[in-house]
Amino acid sequence: MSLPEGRKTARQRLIISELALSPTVRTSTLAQRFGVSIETIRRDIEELTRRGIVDRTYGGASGRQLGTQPNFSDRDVEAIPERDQIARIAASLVTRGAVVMIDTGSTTARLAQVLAARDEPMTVITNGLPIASAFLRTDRVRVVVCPGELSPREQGVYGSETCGFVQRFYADIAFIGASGLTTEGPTDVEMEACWVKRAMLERSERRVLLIDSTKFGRRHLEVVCPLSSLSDIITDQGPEKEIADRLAATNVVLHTEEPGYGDGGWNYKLPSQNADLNRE
Amino acid sequence: MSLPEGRKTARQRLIISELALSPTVRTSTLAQRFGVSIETIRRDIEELTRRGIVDRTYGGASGRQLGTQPNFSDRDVEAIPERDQIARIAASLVTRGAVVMIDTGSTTARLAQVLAARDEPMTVITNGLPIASAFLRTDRVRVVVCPGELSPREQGVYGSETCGFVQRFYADIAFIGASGLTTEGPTDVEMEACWVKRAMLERSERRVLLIDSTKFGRRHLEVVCPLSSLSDIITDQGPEKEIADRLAATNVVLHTEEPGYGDGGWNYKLPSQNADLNRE
DNA sequence: CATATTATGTGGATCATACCACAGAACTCT
DNA sequence: AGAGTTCTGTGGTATGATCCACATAATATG
Repeated sequence: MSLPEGRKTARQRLIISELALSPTVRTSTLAQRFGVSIETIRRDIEELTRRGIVDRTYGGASGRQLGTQPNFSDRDVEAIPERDQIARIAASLVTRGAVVMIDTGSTTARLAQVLAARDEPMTVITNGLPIASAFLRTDRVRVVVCPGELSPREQGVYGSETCGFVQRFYADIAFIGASGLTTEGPTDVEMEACWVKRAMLERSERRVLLIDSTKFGRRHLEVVCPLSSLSDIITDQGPEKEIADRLAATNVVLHTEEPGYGDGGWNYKLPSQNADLNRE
Repeated sequence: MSLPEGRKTARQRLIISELALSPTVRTSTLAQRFGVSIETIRRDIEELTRRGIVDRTYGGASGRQLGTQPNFSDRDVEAIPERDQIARIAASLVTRGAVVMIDTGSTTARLAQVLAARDEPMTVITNGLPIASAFLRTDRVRVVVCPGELSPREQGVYGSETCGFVQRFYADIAFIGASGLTTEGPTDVEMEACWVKRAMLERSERRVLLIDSTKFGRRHLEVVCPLSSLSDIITDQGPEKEIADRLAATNVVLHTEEPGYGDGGWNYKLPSQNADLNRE
């Protein structure tokens, strides 16, 4: 053996390259192909998963989600399952053919992915580059991009151009994000971004805030709007009593449950809030 | 609300949208989330697999070939070295602090990469998502995004919104792409895209066409503008005599080598503007 | 060379999923 | 409303996968 490369390393390399071709691989198949025991492959996959290179699945492994841009680098990866749940709930509020405004942000970007996968007729008005990009593969979705100055931090545009543009439209539903939520309302760090959010809220019938529970109680530079300006808040778990009370007093609907199927009709409530140790 | 959508259809739609978020899903997880039996989910997945929408895996399903973007990425990989050379030449025309309009397209996207790597003070006005995204990691570049309707094919926006917006500005230099070049001028397949290009040309001091040599002679739906409306054409190798003569007659500068001009294709000396940083 | 370290294989208990057939439920259509 | 079709759940069994502990092989290390 003149190979300077250990058999283990070579095997793992092959596993990775196999995943470049097919979205998933099976432990048993690999074991047979490499002529090693299943247990060995399992340990390989376990190691690669620990190193974050592949994702482990039940019978094998899958390539790591490269579908989305590795943007929002800092905190975007933090609460993925929670954000996905929020995105699913949010998507269930969107009816066929609706006009939807979507603020830029990492959570709203997940929503865009879900909506894009549905590829139903609808119109999306957005100031977020990742949101617009998510719809590049769709046929039936009409996407209107707002003008403005690009903010690398927000990965979207803002400014008076943006606000003025948004105000020319009227939407059925608006989805905004925020970096904090207090009893006064959603808060954000970026003044200009707040103005865009406000413009979207003003011009939409239904006004939905997407926010994960890690942001409860955080107060930032500026309050976007009073709680009463919202019609819905979607989050992964209920906020503390103080905020919840305030919401109840102002007719804001709080969504924390996964959507059942069918938006208008029956919401299937799940027996348990699933806790989902989903290793994928 | 009263959509004639069966539970089964709704469920399958949710499965698909779930696969937009995560590369794989598990039968058991879905069954629990939807409150149906595992067997039902298995039948859903089986059907979706038969229809070619998802791939069945051992414990569930995985998304089908989500690796590549359909339209633009295919073309984007085609003539990479040529496009990079074009992009480097183009970048050398951009002076510090300039106001630059950049049309959407795969070649102009490479230009954006080069400019973004330089990260010098300048203002970019663009209708292309990949162009805007390229500047997300820069500090000193001010990026203005045009409004308009998103075209998946062009990966950018167009429409009267876009044109009207562009016409409000005045730039030092504009870079446009095209899908063909004839003696009449650059041609393109997309009517709306042509209008945006024209608007950019009208509002810029210097008007530069980026086009690789594979597109010479191709005539498409519409002529963007006469050759004489351009001030520069940047390409990888000189066009046939007919076009070259026409260019010479109309004062259009043809760039095929890095400024400084050499022959033999080897001297890629970079100008003072130092495009050396272009590869990260 | 002996010894530590790392890699790999084996067997069995446990759990998850696949598969099949049938029955009841829900829906469709006249 | 009734008959036919489609959809869904249940139970049982077979198969495959996980996990664990330990043994053995391969490789490094002094």
